Amino acid sequence: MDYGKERVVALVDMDCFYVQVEQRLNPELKNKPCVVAQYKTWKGGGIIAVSYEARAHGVGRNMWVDDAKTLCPDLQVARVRESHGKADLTHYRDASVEVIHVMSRFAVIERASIDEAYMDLTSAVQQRLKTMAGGQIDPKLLKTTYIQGYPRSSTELETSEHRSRGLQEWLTSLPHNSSGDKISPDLQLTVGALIVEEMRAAVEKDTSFRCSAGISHNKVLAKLACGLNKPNRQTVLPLDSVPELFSSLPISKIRNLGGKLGASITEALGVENMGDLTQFSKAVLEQHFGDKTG
DNA sequence: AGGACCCATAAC
DNA sequence: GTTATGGGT
Repeated sequence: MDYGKERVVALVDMDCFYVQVEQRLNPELKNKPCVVAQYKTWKGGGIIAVSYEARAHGVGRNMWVDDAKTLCPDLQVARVRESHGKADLTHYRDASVEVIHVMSRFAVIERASIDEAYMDLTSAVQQRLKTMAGGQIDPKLLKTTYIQGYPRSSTELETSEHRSRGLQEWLTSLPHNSSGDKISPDLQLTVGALIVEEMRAAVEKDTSFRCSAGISHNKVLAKLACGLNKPNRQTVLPLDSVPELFSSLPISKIRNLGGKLGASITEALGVENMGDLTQFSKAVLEQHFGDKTG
């Protein structure tokens, strides 16, 4: 009876947020390999955010600036403000509030961190569906949307052409929204994606900040989906595409399973990926890992 | 020489 | 209830 498909949930994640905040403040940093670092004294300071241009050179978080400069000699470095000898993130918190205010025009927001927010779009989707005649959706309204698992046939590498073909195939396979019928979960996700496209456009217009998003039926899947196409893109993860995605997905990629719990699962059950893990019953998982965790 | 901070859950 | 621990940004 469609258990697990009742809600439409999105996770929005700002792309290299601290970098974007510094780039808005100093436009010369835009479109350049750029990092935000704190504490200058030790090896040039620790990197806490990395632009995608810098990532292409192999620069990552938790690197020292001195090490990153050998990978990327023309790296631009913005510094976190310091007050009383400590890193002061007030600046980024204020920017976060700006973003939350824009997003709150579209749905109730659950702030998950300084640069991430979850939202339950279920009721917003229902409302939108009422105002939509026929239920046909123009792919031009989903310019930055990927449908995970589509197109179903091709295995070619990821291209923008590949994206739009997958979207086309998805949209044409959607059932029509005739009144009286139960609305399909897939259509609900698609309308959710429509709303998130609008929300992300508003965030960029009003704050200049870009972000990525995942749209699915729960928080874990939305978070997973968000990471599939970054930056500045959004991904719909339909439940039917989950088994294939899970079949080769390391357990550590799932939120909250990146640490000791994930390692204990691998050890206790002898499984490496999520596809294998889903073969175990809830009773078995509870027996191993306790009531709540199981 | 990762630290500061936030959140959820477990343990007491 | 408070504290401790783990996971994450």
